[in-house]
Amino acid sequence: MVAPSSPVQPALRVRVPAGTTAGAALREGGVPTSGPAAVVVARDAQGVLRDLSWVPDRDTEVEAVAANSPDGRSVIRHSCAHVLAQAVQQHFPGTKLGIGPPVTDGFYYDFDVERPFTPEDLADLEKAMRKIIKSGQRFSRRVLGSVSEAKRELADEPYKLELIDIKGPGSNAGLNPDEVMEVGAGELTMYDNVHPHTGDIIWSDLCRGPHVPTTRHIPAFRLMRTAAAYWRGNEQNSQLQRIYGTAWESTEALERHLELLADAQRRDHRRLGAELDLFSFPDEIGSGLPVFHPRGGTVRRVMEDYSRRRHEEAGYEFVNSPHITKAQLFEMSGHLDWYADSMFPPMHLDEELAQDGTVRKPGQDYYLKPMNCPFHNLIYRSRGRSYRELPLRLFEFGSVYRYEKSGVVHGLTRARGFTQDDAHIYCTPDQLQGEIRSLLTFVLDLLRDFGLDDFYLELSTRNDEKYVGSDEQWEQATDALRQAAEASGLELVLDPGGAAFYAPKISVQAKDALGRTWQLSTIQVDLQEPELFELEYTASDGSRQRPYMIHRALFGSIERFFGILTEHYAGAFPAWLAPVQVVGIPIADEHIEHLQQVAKALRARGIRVEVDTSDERMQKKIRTHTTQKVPFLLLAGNKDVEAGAVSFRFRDGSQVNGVAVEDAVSAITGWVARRENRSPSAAELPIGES
RNA sequence: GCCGGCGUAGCUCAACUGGCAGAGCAACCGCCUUGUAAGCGGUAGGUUCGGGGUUCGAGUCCCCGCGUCGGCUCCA
Repeated sequence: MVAPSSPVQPALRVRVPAGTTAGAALREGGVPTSGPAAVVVARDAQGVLRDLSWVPDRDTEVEAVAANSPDGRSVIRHSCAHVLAQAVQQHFPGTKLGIGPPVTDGFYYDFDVERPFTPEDLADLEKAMRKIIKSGQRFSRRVLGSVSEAKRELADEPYKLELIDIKGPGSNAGLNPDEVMEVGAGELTMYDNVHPHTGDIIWSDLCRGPHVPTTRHIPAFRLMRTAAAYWRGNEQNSQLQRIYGTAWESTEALERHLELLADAQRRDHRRLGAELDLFSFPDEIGSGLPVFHPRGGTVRRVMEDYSRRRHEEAGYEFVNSPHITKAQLFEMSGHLDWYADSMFPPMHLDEELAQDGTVRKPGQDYYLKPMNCPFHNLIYRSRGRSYRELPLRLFEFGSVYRYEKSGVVHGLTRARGFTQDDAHIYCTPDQLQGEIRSLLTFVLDLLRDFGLDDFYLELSTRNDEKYVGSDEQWEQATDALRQAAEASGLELVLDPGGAAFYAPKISVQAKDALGRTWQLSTIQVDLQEPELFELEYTASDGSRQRPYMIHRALFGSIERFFGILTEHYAGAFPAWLAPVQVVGIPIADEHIEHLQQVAKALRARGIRVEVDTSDERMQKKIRTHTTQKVPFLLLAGNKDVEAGAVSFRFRDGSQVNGVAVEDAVSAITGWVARRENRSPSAAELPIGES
C-alpha cells in the first residue's frame, strides 16, 4: 500500500538557542503548527527525532518534521498507539502491555488481556480514544535514573520488564529497533500522559519516543481489526491480543487511505473470481485447491500458450513429469529432510500382510510432489550428457502440492495445489553468468508483456541455520546472482538469510496498479542438487564434469500470477487475455443476423466473440457485459445494418458509432494481435486504420 | 498450527430476547421489439456447512468437525 501523495514541503531548519525548546524555536521560525503540515517533532543535527519540548543544552540547528511526512505520520501513529493503550487499560483494568509500534499505514499495540477483544470492544475503545484525544493530554518525557528504578516503576508490566532485561547494558540484542519502540539506546525513558490543566499524570508507558506534543495532534485515526500475535514473534511464546489501527495527518488523508483499502477489496481476486465466473474453491475438494471455470480456463490457457511460445523461442525444451513419486526421490534431493512438514503425508502402498497380521512385504511411501526439480534431474541423467548440449533448458508446467498450514491458505495466491511454470537450466561454469543475465532479461520482458513494468530485485542469501553445501559453493552461487542483478540496472534489495536450504535466489518484485508489491519470478543457482543426483557431462577434453543448475519460475505459479493479474487489472483483463473479447448486442431481434455475420468474421480470425440473443433489453445487455468487463461491445440497429456497420461501446462507456464492419474487424484483431494491455476506448482505438 | 470473527437459495443479505425461514439479483416461463449501465409479470429454488447435545420447540444456545475471513507463525 502506498501513502496517499502529499505535497513535499522543503524541510524548514531553524536555530535553537540553548535552553529553548525546539518547538518554541520552530514556532518562532514560522513553521505551521496546525493543519496537515503541522510540525509534530523536530530532527536534530544528528538526524535524531526529538520531541518539540526537547531543550538542547547548547545552540543547535533542528529541522521541522511535518505531520504529513513519512516520519511525521509514524510519530502520530505511535502516539495514537499510546492513546489506544491508555483506553484499553482504562476499559480493561489489569491488562498488561506488550509493544505498540507504528507500522506501514498504521500502528498496533499488543495486550495480554483477560478475554480477546470483540468488534464491540473496538467501537467502545474508539470512543474512549476520541475522548482522550479531545482532552488534550500532554506527552511528557521523563528519563529514568536506573534500570532498577525502571523495574520498580514497571513492576506490574511483565512484558516491559522483559524488554528492559533483554536490552541489557548498551545493547539491543534480539530486538528489532523498528518494532520495539519501548527501549532506545543509552537511556530508559517513560512517557507520561499529563492532564493539560491539573498537570496530573493520567497514564504512563515505557517508551523511547518521540511523541506529538499533545493528544490533540492526532488529527484522524481508526481502529481497524483485532488479531492474535505471539509475544516477540515467537510461536513458543504466549499469544497476545493485537489491535491494529491507522492514523493520519488529516481526515482527508484517512479517507483516502480507507478508499484505497475499499478499492483493494473490490479488486480482490477471490471476489472477482466468483463475479466473473473464473474459478472457485469447492468445499468438497478441499482447502486451497481451485477449479478453473471455462472463463478462467480461457485466460489461463492464453497465458500458458503465450508463455510456451516465448519459451520455445528462447531455446527451452518441454518435459513432463508425474504428480506423485516414491519417497526415495525426495530423500535423494533432501526435501524430505527439510520440508517433510509442508508436504502432504505419504500414501503407503503395496504392503502385504501375512495371515497372522505380520508384515510380509514392507510396501512403499509415495508422496505428492512439492517441487519439480528432482524429476528434471532424472531426465538429465537418463543418459550421458555432452558439453555440446549445454545449456540444457528443461521446462514444464508442473503441478505441485504443498501442505500449507490451514491459517495461511489464501485464494489463488497461497494454494495447496498449483502449477509452476518451472524450468531447470543445466550449464557449464563458464555459461553460468551469461545464462543468468539473459534469463533475467527474458523474465522481465515476459512480465512486461503482461502489463507489469515496475520492478525491483531482491537477493536472498544463505540462512546460516538452514543450509547444505560448502561456504565456497554458496559464495560462488551468490556472487553469480549478485553480478547479474547489478548488471540489470534495477534496484537491488538484500534479504539476508532468506534463501532456501539448497540455493540463494534473486526474486523479481513487481508493483501492481495499486502500488502493492508481489514476489513473482525467482532465479536460484543450485550447486547442491547436481551433487546429490551426481549429474555429469563430458567436457571437450573427455573429462567428467558437474554441471551448474539454475532453478527458475517466472510467473511463480500460474494460479498466483492469475490472481495478481486479476487484481492488477481489477478484472478488466487486456483484450488479448479477456475470456470473452467481444459481445454483439442487437438493438432488436431483426439485427441478430447481421451481428452473427460480424461474429463469424471475428471468430474466423481467432477472436472470442458471443452474440447476446437473449430476451433482455439492449440497455440491460450493455450493463451485463460491462459489469462482466468485456472489452468490446458491438451494437447494431437499423442504421448500422443499412450501412453495413457496427457501433462500438467500450468498458469506460465511450462509443464509436457506424464503423464499417471490415474496419471494426481489423481494429479489434489488430488490438488483440498487438497484445495491447490498455483498456480499449473510443480515444484509444484507431478505427479505420489497419 | 495458534487466536478471534463468520457460514441461511447459485450470488448479496434479512429473520427482536429460542416460537410458521424471507427479499433483491441470477435461473426458468411468458409478455414487451427496443439506439448505449437494470422494461413488466409469473414459476421454481432450502436437511439454515456437517455431526452430536440442551429444550415442548434450535438458523438462533453448547460441544466436535469442515470451510472461510483477519492476523500471528510459516511460505522450498
